[in-house]
Amino acid sequence: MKTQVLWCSLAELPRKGWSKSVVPIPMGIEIHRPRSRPHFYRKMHLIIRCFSSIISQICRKPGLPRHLCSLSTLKTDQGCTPAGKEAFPAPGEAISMLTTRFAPSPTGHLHIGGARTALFNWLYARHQKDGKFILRIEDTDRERSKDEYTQGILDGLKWLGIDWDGPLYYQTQRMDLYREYAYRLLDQGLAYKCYCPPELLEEKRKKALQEGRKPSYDRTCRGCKDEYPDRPYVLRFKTPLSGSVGFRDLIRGDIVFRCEELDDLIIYRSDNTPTYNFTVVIDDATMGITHVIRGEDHINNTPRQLLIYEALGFPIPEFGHVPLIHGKDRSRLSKRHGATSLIEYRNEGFMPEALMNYLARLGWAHGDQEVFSKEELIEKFDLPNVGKSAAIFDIDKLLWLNSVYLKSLPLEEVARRFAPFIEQLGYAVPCDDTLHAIVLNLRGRAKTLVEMAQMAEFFFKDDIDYEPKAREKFLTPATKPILEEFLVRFEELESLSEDEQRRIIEALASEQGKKLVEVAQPIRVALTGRQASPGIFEVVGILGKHAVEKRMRRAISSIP
RNA sequence: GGUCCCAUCGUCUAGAGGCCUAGGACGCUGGCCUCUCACGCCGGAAACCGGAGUUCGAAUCUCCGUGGGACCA
Repeated sequence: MKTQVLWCSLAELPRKGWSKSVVPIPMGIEIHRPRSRPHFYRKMHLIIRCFSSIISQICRKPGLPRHLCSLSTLKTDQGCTPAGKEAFPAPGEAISMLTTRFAPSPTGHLHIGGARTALFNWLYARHQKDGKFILRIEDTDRERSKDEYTQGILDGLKWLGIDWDGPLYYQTQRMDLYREYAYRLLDQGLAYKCYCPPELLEEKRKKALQEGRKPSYDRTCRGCKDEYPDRPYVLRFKTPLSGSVGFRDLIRGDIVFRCEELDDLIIYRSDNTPTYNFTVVIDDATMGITHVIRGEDHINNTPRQLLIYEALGFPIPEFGHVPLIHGKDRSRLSKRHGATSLIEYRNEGFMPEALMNYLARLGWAHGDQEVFSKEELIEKFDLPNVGKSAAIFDIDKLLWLNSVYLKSLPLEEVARRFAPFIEQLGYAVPCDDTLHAIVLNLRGRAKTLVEMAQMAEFFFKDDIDYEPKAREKFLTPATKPILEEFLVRFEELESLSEDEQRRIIEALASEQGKKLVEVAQPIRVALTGRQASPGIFEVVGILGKHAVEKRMRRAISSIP
């Protein structure tokens, strides 16, 4: 069996020189009058899925227009007339059937690498007006898969702002399907039963390694014919012995592998479970995935999958392998690189908008633009502009972006998201007016909601703690008279307007022969306990007259 | 070890053979603003992995090194 290089895929048809409005339809298929344009698309999807095997054969043999049926032919020859002008794509318009997917395995939290892959798939699908984004849970590893992880992944995606189309798929619910296809390959002679015991294989592998040979399977059972009906067996895929497999990666260009490098991989285990490379193909093909966008760690899996697509007669999707995200040491991101799970970023007070923006910009660029709204990302995202080299996660830039969104999002929205972080510190959330005033004063200073909550803490209790250094410097016998004098005048104040406040503080300063800052700082420490805070006037305004007086008295009496 | 991928400031990146004295952003840094801290504004330092080749001309194309990463075990 000779394998040809598989360059062709359904989505690539227009590029192969075929008219964009031409769809390969097996002859003899009845197409009834479509009710509407979406109806027409659904029909085409259905046809393509049902007859994927025939279509892919057509795809593999260019120059066979007799099996193809243009839309105009459809009308006349297949008894299908358009319901109106809108029912069919305009001449030259490609039929869009773009479908992408994200297929996480629930063996851990959704980490930022996975989130970015999901994001790229999602953006790519949403960029196309009728593109679809499917979510599939790869839970075949029953030992390590947990429901709570699945829930975490779902929560994480929702929080980020990623939604998916259609039902949520679980691989464990599709086990029959894998079995069916695996045995179909066996029946067709494209797979075989391998009876080699694992211990023997392990031994051979070690030996090969010692002798400097490749540790691949030696194909002992490739020629066997049900010779040991009682023994357990696995199903192995018959990889072509020569030739090459290749594909055109949407991000990296042509990638070709020689078949000799690939061994006969196991597609179905003796315990009745399918293997990874097999299930992905079955799933992606039967779900109608047209664009497989995944991490570059899957590049080496692609040729094996390509061969399975071919063997099963499935149309081949487009592939795009995005670079991985690395930790500071340039190795693959893992637990030891600190916060890697999405949920942690939520808990740390990051805005989903900021994270989405950051993740999109990590490995992708649109000229010099740094800040993108969700809509802009959908509009501008494309695969060719995704870089090829691995990126390092830079928390500083994320922090900066987060502060950008903290400042630019509507005040009410920031306040609403901020409230839980106040409660988390054990304080009651103040009324809206106060909350908004606090956020307004702090959003320019804090980089996260957590930091904002810490900065805001002094607003919520009158018996504040004084920072030791602040106290040492500004709550001293020398500053005591200033504070006392300020309190006296403050109590006489009728309004808390900035002008009024400024008037008494400036008067105080000039009378005492001090600079403004020398008066302001002791007051600041008395009111906030800290050397750094929002402007004095704002603080006073938010705290209110009563609280200010209370805090001033407390500060004064704390000075010996 | 085999196969595959990758390589521009510390980091994310722009760059499609002359627009490059290599641009932007984060971070770092000097200053301005200022009641402190931030924000904001203005400035600065900072990179084409190395070597051959193609070309009148290479960050850009080719090859060889080197380095990093991934997959298979």
